[in-house]
Amino acid sequence: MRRIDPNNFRVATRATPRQINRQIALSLVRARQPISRADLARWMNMRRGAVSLIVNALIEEGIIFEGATGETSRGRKPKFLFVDTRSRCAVAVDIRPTRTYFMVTDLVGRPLVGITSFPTEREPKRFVSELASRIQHVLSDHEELGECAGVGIVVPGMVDRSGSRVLFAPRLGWHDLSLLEPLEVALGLPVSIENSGRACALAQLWATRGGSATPDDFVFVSVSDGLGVGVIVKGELLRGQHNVAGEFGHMALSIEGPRCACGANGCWEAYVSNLATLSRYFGRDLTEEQPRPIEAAMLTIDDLIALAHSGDAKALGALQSTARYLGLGLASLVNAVDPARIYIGGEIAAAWDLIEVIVRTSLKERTLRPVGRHVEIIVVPASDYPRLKGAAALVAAPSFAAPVVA
Amino acid sequence: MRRIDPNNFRVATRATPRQINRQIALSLVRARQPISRADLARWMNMRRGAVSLIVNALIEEGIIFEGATGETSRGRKPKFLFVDTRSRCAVAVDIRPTRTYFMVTDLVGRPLVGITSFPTEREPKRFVSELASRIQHVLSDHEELGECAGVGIVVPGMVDRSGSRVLFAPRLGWHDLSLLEPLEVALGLPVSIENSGRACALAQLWATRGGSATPDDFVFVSVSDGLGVGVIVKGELLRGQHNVAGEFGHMALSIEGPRCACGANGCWEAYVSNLATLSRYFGRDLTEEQPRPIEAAMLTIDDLIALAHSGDAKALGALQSTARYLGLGLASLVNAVDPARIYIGGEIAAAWDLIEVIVRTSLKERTLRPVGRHVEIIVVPASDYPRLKGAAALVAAPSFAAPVVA
DNA sequence: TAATTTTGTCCATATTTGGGCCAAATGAGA
DNA sequence: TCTCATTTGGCCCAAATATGGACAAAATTA
Repeated sequence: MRRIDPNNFRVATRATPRQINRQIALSLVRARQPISRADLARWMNMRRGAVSLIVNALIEEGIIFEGATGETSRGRKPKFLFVDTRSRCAVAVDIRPTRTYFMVTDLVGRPLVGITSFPTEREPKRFVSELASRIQHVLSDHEELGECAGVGIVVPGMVDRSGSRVLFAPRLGWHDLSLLEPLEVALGLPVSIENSGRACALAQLWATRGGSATPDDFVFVSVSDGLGVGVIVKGELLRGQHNVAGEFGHMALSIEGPRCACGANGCWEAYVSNLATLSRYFGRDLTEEQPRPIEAAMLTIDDLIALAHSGDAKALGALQSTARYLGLGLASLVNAVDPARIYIGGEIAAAWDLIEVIVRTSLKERTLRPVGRHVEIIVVPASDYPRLKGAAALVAAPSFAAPVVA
Repeated sequence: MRRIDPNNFRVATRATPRQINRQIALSLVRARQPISRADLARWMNMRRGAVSLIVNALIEEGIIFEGATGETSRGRKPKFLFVDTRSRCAVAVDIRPTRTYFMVTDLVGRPLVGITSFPTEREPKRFVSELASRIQHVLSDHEELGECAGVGIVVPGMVDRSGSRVLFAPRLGWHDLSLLEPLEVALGLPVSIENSGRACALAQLWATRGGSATPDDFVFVSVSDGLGVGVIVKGELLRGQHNVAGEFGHMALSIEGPRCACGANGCWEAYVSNLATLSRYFGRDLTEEQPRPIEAAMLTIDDLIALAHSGDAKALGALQSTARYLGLGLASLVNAVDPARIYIGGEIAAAWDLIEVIVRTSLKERTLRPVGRHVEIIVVPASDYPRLKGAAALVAAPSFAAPVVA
């Protein structure tokens, strides 16, 4: 039950039904490939003739293609349809405080060449030229991948509404930095930029698994240097007025709590970020130390998790405290957006076996009855590289998105 | 950029453009009435012919009607179009812990007869029969109001996804109560039920003011016995998986804070509800006392606000503490959903002159830079009866809502 | 009185879906 | 081996809708 904005609407034209059904057919081919025209028609409750018209137009445009012949028990064999992943590719880039990772994927987000990385150069101009040159090298080294449809970039910070400027990326020291335009000029390719936590949510939204369908309402919580949260509402990323919605990391857990990098006190992030966990391990507030605390350089969160796995009680205790605060914060999040599922990513995913019970217990402790206590929690391991998949989704997803009407 | 759910989509038919444009035209007539066919065509960027077809169909259906002739500087005078508010009405009901209020409105939410109220009977069967009988009396007493299109009801509690059951209304003592079906049977009219805080948001969303347009992303915070929050995202109420999204009242402000009625500690609601303010005034936790604390029976929040206005330092101090916590909680809310505007309702609206500065200061204190610090705050006085208007919107809004496509 | 402007209606046209029909391909059964 | 049923995919026509232009009616202005 959406209100039509009297100042911002789109009237339907004769071409609108075709646009709508075209996107539905394309989405179905994407989700259920390989699929025949006849099957598509059955899924869509349309005549085969109408579907054929759409499909042939999509083939004409090079969006999908006809592949192998399928099998049926009787009758003429179907010609299978696929989303075209041969002639086009996308570049996914994950900018992190210390290193920048990138890979080339096809248009449904499957990696085509392995992940490459290089140290993140913080000086914007030099960073842009280095990234552009590396991308161009990979693309020219692999001309068999076909034309590059675009570059998707995720950053640990806020991005403005147009997606062209990085408003604030504290760990990179970037303030109101125009990143899109110089990169597009340097690369000659369309570029999309998004916050990394939200991109993780996008990666899950657009993931094409076989059986289990992704729900339309879920959240992704990425526990890492910071705390990134992406909220999906009705199959769409929650953006808000300035494209900064979803910053649950800076929701209060205790207004008198420890100081957070954002300047406020007791943000959720200040309790559960990797640095918070390490601080707890060392019994000292590492966030105060600039630019980087010595301990964090010597012992990473991955090391701490390994220690906990090998029986180190202090490391386990630090993680369990984090788990408790993670669960308590998740409860506020669940009360606020009532998601069908919670994805948890970041380095802490590797410690899930150690913290799951605590997270679930403290989540239930604060979750409103009578619902919301059975939220599904899915852990996304780092080996799934959710941020890079999110970056890839930035490029590929728009062509599969629903048209805007009314 | 919405994903099309491969398991739940709607294909467009030949009739789809007409459905879409019909709803747009209807929304425009609603928002800009009185308006002529030619003006409508200009707003919609369509030919007058096509608009005439739609308009005449709407007139045929009795949804809109042709009223007075308008004025132009030259040329033929237009026939103005209006949403039909003569032949149909709606009943809006606001169930509160102590009293239940109701009124009859037209289909754009304007009151037609004054507000009536009666003590809320907590025994469900008796409540249903009393409410039904009172509604039937009013409708039969005012047959000139025309046919009743439905009854909208708001309750201080959670409602299930189908809108038929009250899952939990603590202050009424209602648990998993089927309310819709018995009322529809007793009344012979369609009934809609919604949480009151969210209904307040709906009331603002569907309000038809002259000039100032309501944004598509905003929140309504109703500070009353409890703390009701309604979140509007892209012109639509945030509902979540179980229809309980938006319970920011039970987001933590301090996990070690005072006990909340929900069982958890330090919920925002426990800091800013009317009872919390009164507790602060009396220097004693009134929430613990059951069924009702003596002080709250003797001094209402309205009395406290009057005292503060007349210079009572203790009352003012209690309100100012509430203001501070209200602002701090709003900051979490702003960080989470990045709204364009915040509406604040409830009894505390009457004290806005005393608390505005503190609310704004503490809101800024925790709001992430660089955006979100200029959120517009609009206070909705009780005299606007936002809950009743929300109840009316439950009946009227569906016929103006955008069609679901793709 | 004539010209101009504005509103609302009407008609032919292009686009798109839906239904029906047909050819091709393939396996099952006589 | 031949026939028939089944399935896929393509083609044509009818129905529905927006588009574009023409036109009458109504009112003001020169």
